[in-house]
Amino acid sequence: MPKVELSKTFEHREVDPKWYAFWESIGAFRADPGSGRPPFSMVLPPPNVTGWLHIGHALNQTLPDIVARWRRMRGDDVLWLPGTDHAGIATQNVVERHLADEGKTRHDLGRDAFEARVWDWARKSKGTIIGQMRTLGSSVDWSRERFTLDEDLSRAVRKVFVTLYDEGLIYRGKYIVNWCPRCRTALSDLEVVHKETNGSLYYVRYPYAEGEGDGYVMVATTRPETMLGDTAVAVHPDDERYRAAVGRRLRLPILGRELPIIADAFVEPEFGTGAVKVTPAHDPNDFAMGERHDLPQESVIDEDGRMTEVAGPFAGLDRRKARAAVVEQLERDGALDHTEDHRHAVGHCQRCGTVVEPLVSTQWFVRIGPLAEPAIDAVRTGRITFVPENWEKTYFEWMTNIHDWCISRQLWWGHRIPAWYCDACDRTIVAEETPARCACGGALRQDTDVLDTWFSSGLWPFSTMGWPEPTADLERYYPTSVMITGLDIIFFWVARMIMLGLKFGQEVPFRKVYITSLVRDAHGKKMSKSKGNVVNPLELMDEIGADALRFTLTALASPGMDISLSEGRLRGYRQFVNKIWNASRFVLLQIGEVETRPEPPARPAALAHRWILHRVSAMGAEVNAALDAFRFDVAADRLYHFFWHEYADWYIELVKPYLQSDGPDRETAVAVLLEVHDRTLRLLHPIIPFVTEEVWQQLPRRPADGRTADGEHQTLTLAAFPMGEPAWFDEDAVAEMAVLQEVITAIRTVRSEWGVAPAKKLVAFVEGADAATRATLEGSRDHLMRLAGLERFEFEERVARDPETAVRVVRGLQLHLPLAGIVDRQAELRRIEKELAKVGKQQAADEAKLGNPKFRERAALEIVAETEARLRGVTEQRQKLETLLQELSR
RNA sequence: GGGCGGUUAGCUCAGUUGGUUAGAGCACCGGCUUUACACGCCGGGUGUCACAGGUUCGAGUCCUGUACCGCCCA
Repeated sequence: MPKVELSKTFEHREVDPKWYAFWESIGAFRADPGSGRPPFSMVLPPPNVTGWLHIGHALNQTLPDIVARWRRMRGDDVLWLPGTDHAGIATQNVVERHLADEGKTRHDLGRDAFEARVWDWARKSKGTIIGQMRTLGSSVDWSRERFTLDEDLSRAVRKVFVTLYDEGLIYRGKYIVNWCPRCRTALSDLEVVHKETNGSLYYVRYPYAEGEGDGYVMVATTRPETMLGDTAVAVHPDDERYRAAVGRRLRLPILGRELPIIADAFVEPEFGTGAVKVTPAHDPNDFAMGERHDLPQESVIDEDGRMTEVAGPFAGLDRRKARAAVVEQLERDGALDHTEDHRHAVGHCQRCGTVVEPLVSTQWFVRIGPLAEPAIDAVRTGRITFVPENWEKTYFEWMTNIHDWCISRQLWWGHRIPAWYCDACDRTIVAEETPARCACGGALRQDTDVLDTWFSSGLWPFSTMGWPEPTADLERYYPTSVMITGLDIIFFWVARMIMLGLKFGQEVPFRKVYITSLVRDAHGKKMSKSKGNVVNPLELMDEIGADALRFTLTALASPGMDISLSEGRLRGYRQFVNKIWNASRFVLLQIGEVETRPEPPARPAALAHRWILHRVSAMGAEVNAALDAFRFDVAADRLYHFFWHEYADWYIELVKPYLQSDGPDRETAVAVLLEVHDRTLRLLHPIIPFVTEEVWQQLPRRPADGRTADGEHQTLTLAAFPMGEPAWFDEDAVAEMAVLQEVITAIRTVRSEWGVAPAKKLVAFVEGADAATRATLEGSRDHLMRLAGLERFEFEERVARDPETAVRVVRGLQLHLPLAGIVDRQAELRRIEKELAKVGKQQAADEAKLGNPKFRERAALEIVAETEARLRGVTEQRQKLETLLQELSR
């Protein structure tokens, strides 16, 4: 008798939290460097402390959790290291938005008070995230949790900065950068998102400066307001139209400044008029051109997006208003020729959506070339492999076209740049520790900027393990075994980890990168707050349980494909979890007083036992292979099918009579049932840890199963993961079982088609069974009769043809089911004809194939043999159906 | 503009290296209180594998092109 009342449905709300707390309390997830077991390590992509985890995080934690739990059960010493990322600009923006609700800006608070406020937010957010991870079941080692702003991680950041600076790989300079006027900070190229936007192309006449009124050059521009900062007009050197113009001078409309006409191969002759204005201070391409031609830079837009004094009459105007004003003025002056509609990509701030303004400012950069080269090499030589493989191409593409990385941000939240400036002697000091004063004795002030968040995230795989100290963790767990993360941060994060890992960790940061896909809504649409289709994982888990969500995400995670979170799938897999629960209830209710899980007999006699032992063993091999290949979806799919449609639908039904009997049959049945159930729970546990642990804890176990190191507790989380069991290999059982299943199904189909009441017992006569088939069916006679609802089951040499009998041909044997008063002979005949047509089609196809000499010549031997065998079967089937049809039609 | 991916049942998706009659979940139809489960059981199969060519004995699978959808980069 079970000790507890078992409800008919799995109550995840009560069960799930209990087991997570248990696992934590017994240290089940703690890495154990002294264990002597092979190490297996991963670091969790640290979620931002901007708020809470979304459904994409649920996927990005479920998959590594499956790996972690699987490797742990395989006996590895697993380190899965969790933590969070301070996410400089993103978090600062979130807090600023909250301040805005109070009618304040960060400047009202001042830097220190603002930072304190962000810390409060970060702490709250971290708490939320950790709670979500526990709900999801992520088996991370909380004792090693890290935050990118932790003191030791910050030390690593300073060390890396200083080292790169000393080696000349970090420099400070005045360059054009992407500037967000709302965030008032520089951004890296990656933080700018390009959006197709409807704009206009303005055609403006720039008159020649020499010789009054003797013509003009027409330039086309999408940003007329920046013309105020023009310092040249450029044409392509091979452009015949302008050959004579190169070297002459133009007069800039409105401001009247003189501009040279230069020739530069960068200009596209096909664009606009083939002549473009050059604004080095407000366009990255023009900036480069300006460098090549030594052009002056005229900054006409400031850091707030307003026109500067240089813009003359437009000074102080917002850049949007300035555009309209400039266009108006050009029209008045007759300088605007015409405008055209024009669609083009406009850069927006990734975090706040503001149109990015390229402008010239003094920033810190990482010279990326020397870091990129070894990082490209690491992937090229296979020291790091991508799964799916084709992401390598994307990686190479970006890495070979990479630009220097702007790492300074004009934010208050993040790692302060470890550079100090001396006002007295103009010296710059870069150091890990805060210097007291300058060598010249002058006072120092630290750079007010902070570092790009990804600069610290890039160190995550080793900074979290204590680098630069030579810690035991670093020694043992770096490089990590695999990195599982989303495709959206391949460049932001994965690439930078590889570069910095190679540089400072002396080794690749991970050996494999599994790229997860995007989770979309039920109709394949990207989730977004504005669309209102965002799925909150906590709400979803409250509704259907963490296991159901995990199983759904896993089953849908086919490599390289986005996941549409379909409601039907979610519901279906919740029902699967419930099915596991109920099958387990059945086992618990049937086994009686068993303290220890017994050993099943080596070779049980009954077909059902032989078959299920073979199948569960095969599942072990299959699931291991699938997980090894990161085919989480395959593992989930196979387990689903096995559990429901083999184990529950057939084995449990077959085993019921044994369980109701007494003596050795029952003993064997209990032993096999428990063994198979136990193994199946183990196989399922990495994907659905909660329901499996709940059930496993109630089942009888062996003393050594899943023991904690201190021997105090047993947990499925630490139980050995099943592999294939060669001793249980039994292909005969599979073949015999297939015969049994087909015969039973055929009889059930007849019953269903003729509407035979479930309680009504039928008689079945079998004609034409060969010896082997007969032996199989004879051996399972009781099962057959019970599951097909028969009162008699007889083998006959020849069964009398009776018009009121339903007949089916299965596996070369005829099944006769007398159904006097029920069956309609004509309908039966039509059915046989239909089947005959189908079989005939197959027969014709196979005959055509085998009749083709080229097929025999070129197809693989086993394919030919297979086809021949199939043709024999189909031909036999057809003959039998034909004979039957004739006999019945008489 | 360059690159990548997709198009298979009403919906969401599998389909490994080409080789039976293309599968699963959900939905659907018919029948069931068979005491583990109605979140269930039994039975049913829904298709011009986007389109057009090609390679091959054989193509959902490989090649070329077209259309549409999506993503990334510029």
